[in-house]
Amino acid sequence: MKTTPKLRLRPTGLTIGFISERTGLAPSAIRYYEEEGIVHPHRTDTGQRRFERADIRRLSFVMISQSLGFSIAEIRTALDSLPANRTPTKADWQAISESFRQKLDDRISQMTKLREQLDGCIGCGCLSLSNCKLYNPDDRARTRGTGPRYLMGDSPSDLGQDA
Amino acid sequence: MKTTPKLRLRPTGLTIGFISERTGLAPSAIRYYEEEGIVHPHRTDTGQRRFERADIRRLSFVMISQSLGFSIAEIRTALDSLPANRTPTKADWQAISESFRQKLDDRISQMTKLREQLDGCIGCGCLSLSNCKLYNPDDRARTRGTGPRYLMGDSPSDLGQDA
DNA sequence: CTAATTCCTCAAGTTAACTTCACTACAAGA
DNA sequence: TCTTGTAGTGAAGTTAACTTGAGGAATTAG
Repeated sequence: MKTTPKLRLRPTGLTIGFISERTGLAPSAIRYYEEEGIVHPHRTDTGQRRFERADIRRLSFVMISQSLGFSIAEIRTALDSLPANRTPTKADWQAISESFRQKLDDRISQMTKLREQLDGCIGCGCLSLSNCKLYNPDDRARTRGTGPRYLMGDSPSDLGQDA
Repeated sequence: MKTTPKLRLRPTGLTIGFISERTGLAPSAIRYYEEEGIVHPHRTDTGQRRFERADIRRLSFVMISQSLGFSIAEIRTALDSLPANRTPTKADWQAISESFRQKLDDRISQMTKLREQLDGCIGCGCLSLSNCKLYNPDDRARTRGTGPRYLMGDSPSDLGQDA
């Protein structure tokens, strides 16, 4: 507490290098996140970025969320719910956490459902699309009106025997 | 059973257009899958692709697997375990299914674990990387020896108060 | 036999999430 | 002050999984 440990932490704010060390993110990634609106560092009069301590938390949240499978867009949306005028409190973060937890629950149960049908559906004949529960009903069902599609092969009455 | 319903199904094999209709995949996607070694149609003397009925099943498997989050590379690897000399049997498919089911189980339990720690870790101070269980320990832990990283912000004794 | 389809190939474009590069500009310290 | 070391910018490259487009050949319908 004499003069200062490293200027990079001092009056103006935290440098990108410091943030990079603390989060493990490459400076290029951090700049990218700024472009994506995930962090909003201010600039010195000479144009260098200066971050706040709270940005470390933001960026850590990004890393964690990504490892949970969320996209940058989703993460930005979540972060946008944090207050802009004051440093987010524990309660602010918990609200985000709760929302993500909900989404995760949904994904997990969705995956679980699909997994449970995997055996039966792949193992069996699984002839018609409309019967195949594994075929995601939302994604691409009835994309065209070309007639019935048969997932997993062989329609019942197409050509008698297999080719 | 007179002359033929559609030439595209007849002697030489199934055309890409037919496969496209049946699976819902764009021809461009099917060609891409060929490049990626997921299907191996033979060619007519004039160079057109001819598929087998079993390819519909292969491609359906690809679609299902993708919706479960598997990459083309993983899917190709799985499909490579199918016999090349004969049409895969139900048992062949079940073996693949079993292996994918296992991987899914792993992913689900991993996600579940992370989700359970989400609340606590984001909500709390979660100061040091080494204490933060949410921070994927395999991915990027100790990338540099630059000293301890602090996830989710503020290290205990860095600068007294918040910036 | 024509005309309309369908198919082929190859190159380039697309989105996400970044990295790498080339150059320039500031900042920190001996 | 002079020299590193960091920063900054903008453009282009990277991987995955495809799509789009250009230009040409086969097939199928009438």
